[in-house]
Amino acid sequence: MSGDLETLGTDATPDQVVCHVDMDCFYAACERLREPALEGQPLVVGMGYESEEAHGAVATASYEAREFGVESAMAISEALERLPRKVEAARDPDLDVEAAGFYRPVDLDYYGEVAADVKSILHDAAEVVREVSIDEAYLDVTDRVAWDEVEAFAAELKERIDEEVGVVASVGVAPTMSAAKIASDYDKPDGLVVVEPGEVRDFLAPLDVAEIHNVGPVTARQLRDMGIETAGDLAAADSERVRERFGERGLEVRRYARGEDPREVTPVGEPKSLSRESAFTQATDDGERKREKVRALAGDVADRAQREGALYRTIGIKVVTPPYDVNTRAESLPGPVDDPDLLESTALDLLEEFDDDRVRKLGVRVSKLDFAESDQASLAGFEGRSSGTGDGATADDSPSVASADDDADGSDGRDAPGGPDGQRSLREYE
DNA sequence: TCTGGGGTCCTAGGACCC
DNA sequence: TCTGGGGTCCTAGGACCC
Repeated sequence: MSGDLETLGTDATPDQVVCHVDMDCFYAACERLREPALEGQPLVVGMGYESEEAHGAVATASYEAREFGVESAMAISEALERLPRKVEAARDPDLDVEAAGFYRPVDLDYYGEVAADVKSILHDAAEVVREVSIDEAYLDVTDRVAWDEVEAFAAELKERIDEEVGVVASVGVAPTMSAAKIASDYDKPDGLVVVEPGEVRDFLAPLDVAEIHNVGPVTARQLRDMGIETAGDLAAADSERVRERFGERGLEVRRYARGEDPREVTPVGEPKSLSRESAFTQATDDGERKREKVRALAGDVADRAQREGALYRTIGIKVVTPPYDVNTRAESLPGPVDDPDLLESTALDLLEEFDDDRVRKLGVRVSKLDFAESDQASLAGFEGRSSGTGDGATADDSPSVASADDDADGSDGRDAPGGPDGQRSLREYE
């Protein structure tokens, strides 16, 4: 089953110059952009956080805040123990104002505006940009710059971002995506690390396995149990042994550890699912509150689907019960729809199973998305309530070619980086 | 004192079909 | 009625990433 599709290149690892650009403490950097007094101060940006409150989790901690032991994903309540708020420290004679910091709630809309400025610089610098998240992107600069010039190129890119936007990026350059990512992280903050083609494996060898892309806490622990501690150990490990224990995914990370990575930088396609979730401040078993939240979430998801022109065929919910059990339920429809009422009623039906449970968090998701052809999107948006969507199946089934050829690069057809609308991803089939 | 929110991909088992 | 095999779709959960 493996190794089917005829790979275009002969080699499993294509010949690329990949830049990975990663903003340093991006949310905190954005907050400092509009509130310069925060510069140099310990700063925590919290999700689900509101001023004066203690719930939520740390989205980003500035390096100054990290000195106090505040880490990403930590509960705000715990962060506050390590780093009290400045205002409170000023009031409380028992606290040291010097050992206190600032807390701000996440404001994604604003960060998105800043990110857009950064992204436009990136698109200016490379033909192909893969935007992985709000603060991170891969650039394929193979056709723009040779290895002996790439360091200067990256330095200039960093400088542009700093001067034109006012935030700091770390950049890693390597012949593969996975190595470039590790390189950008290697000398953070304000890092610039170039790993040339012949050096990848030696560069990776001493690193902890946990630094390899797709090795999380669980896999890292299991690898250590096997005596595999570094990327070098994993690179040298018997592939059969790795496959038996971890399956295909294990082989993939083993290849990364060896500096082998067949992925080419491509723009991200359409989303596969859309979801919204929200936590209660405190777990609740109040049925009406649960239903109310699900209705609100369903409404948000429906709005977003309409805005993005997505029809959905599967509707699901997520119910997190104490201590932290994640339950998901989903139901597929005969055909793709854009129907907010159906979305809401289906989500509420699925919720019934959890009527008696205490719930700490709820989510609503749509998947099996179908992006209507261009103008259809807005048309569908107007249909809204009318039951509509009579025909179910039909159009699908047909292999619909589409992917014809992934060569993409071969011909640099799609230049024009300017257009904000270049969404037309050829690859609608996974 | 109970961890946010938004995603992707993989696996496993069951239903169903031929 | 039983045996054998192949395939698809669906749901649920898990690991991982930012």
